Amino acid sequence: MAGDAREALLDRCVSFLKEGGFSQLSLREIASGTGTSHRMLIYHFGSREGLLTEVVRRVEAEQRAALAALATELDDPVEVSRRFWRHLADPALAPAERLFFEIYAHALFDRSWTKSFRASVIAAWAGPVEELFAQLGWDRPEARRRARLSLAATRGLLLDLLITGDRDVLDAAADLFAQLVTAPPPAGACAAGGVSISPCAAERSPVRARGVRTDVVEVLEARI
Amino acid sequence: MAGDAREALLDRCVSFLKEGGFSQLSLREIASGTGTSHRMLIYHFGSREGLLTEVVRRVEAEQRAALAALATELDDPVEVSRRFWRHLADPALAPAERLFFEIYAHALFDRSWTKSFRASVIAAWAGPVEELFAQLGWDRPEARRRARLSLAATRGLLLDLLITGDRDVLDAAADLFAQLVTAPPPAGACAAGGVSISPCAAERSPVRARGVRTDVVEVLEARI
DNA sequence: TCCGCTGCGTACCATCTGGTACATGGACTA
DNA sequence: TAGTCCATGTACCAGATGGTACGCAGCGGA
Repeated sequence: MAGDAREALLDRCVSFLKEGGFSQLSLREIASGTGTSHRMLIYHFGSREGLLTEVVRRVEAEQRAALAALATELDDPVEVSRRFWRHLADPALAPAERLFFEIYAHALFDRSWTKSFRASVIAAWAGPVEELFAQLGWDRPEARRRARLSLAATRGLLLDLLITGDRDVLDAAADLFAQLVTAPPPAGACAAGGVSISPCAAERSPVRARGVRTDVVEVLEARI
Repeated sequence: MAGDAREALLDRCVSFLKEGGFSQLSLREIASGTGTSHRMLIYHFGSREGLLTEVVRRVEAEQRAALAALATELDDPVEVSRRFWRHLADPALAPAERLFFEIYAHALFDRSWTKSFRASVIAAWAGPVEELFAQLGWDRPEARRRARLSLAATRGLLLDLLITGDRDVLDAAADLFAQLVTAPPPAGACAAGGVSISPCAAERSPVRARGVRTDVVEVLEARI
């Protein structure tokens, strides 16, 4: 099948790059690490940049898959958050996550081959997570800021875990965050002026209704 | 003075690398970007790796300086957190922060020249911030996890800000986090079993006592 | 005055870089 | 059977790479 070899080669490249990063690797090094010649990498991807572009696309796709998995079982929100952290903290995912952050670093400097990454790295997640918070009863602006905060905290914790390996403290920290970000506000907060920090007028108990769950899953899947 | 030229050159290198990163830059490119020759970089730093090692040390030093600044005015904890975020979100700091995260990415792959970075990137901050929470009345394990969470959330928010530039949402998110992580727990939480999530038996109002403030500043400065 | 040290320029090196030219072989199609 | 297309190997290229050899100017101290 046409393009079949290319896909297989890309697979091998991505898993090879997960091991040691790509920043300091030449085409030839990548080639020999994936059992091919630099000639073939150029043939299939046009240039080193072309290869990196495709690698980035792959990593993006993996992210979207993770996002889809997140949505499969919506239950108690604290539990969703915990399960997601437990998933991310799996050591088997560490190489992929390192690669993710390496790409992120290059994206910060606007490298052209990170364009699609820049476009999706926040946007693809913020929407669905915002939806989750909205379903919990927070109004839009509040759901939005909680979503962004959750995304940031999760990635920050992951960055810490990847470099220190302090699983216990970070599990505890992730747990605490899940509680904090989903907990109802202290009594009396509704009366306070300024920005709303709680879903005062809405129902606050864990969402279990079938209808709601389906809605959220649909929202998530529509983005994939 | 001996080594004077070297320091000046290192200064120029660091500020040059903040602009566009270093991953894809050769010695010669760095040299011409800092008005010298690649011969001089080798002369002063021994090798490309040697140069990067020194650059990393510089960035670490800047981090420690930022940490020291954080400690200067301890007041209402929410206010401290806000001020710190406002400081980090300053666009003038963005280049330095991009460089920080680029180094972080390389550190994830254990590059030898990131050794000192790996050792300090979490440790240098976790201790002092833990101290802050401890002064607020949380017990040690709780202070520790709150510190790690705060560090993670801050860095995650920064990563988001650097790539999206969505200042408003992220200011709001940072604000929310400051409230959440310092707020007293919902009534009745003390009775619940398991890990303590609140300073139940301790005083909870903002720390303003002169004695306490001095203690924390000392702890922070001892690390610099 | 001579010495040694810091700082720097020029020229050079073997090796590696991304990329190209060209030939070839197998598989499917007409 | 002839033609076409995907995939691949060998060989090559000009230029860049990190690093070295060597020389030299200035300057402070003996």
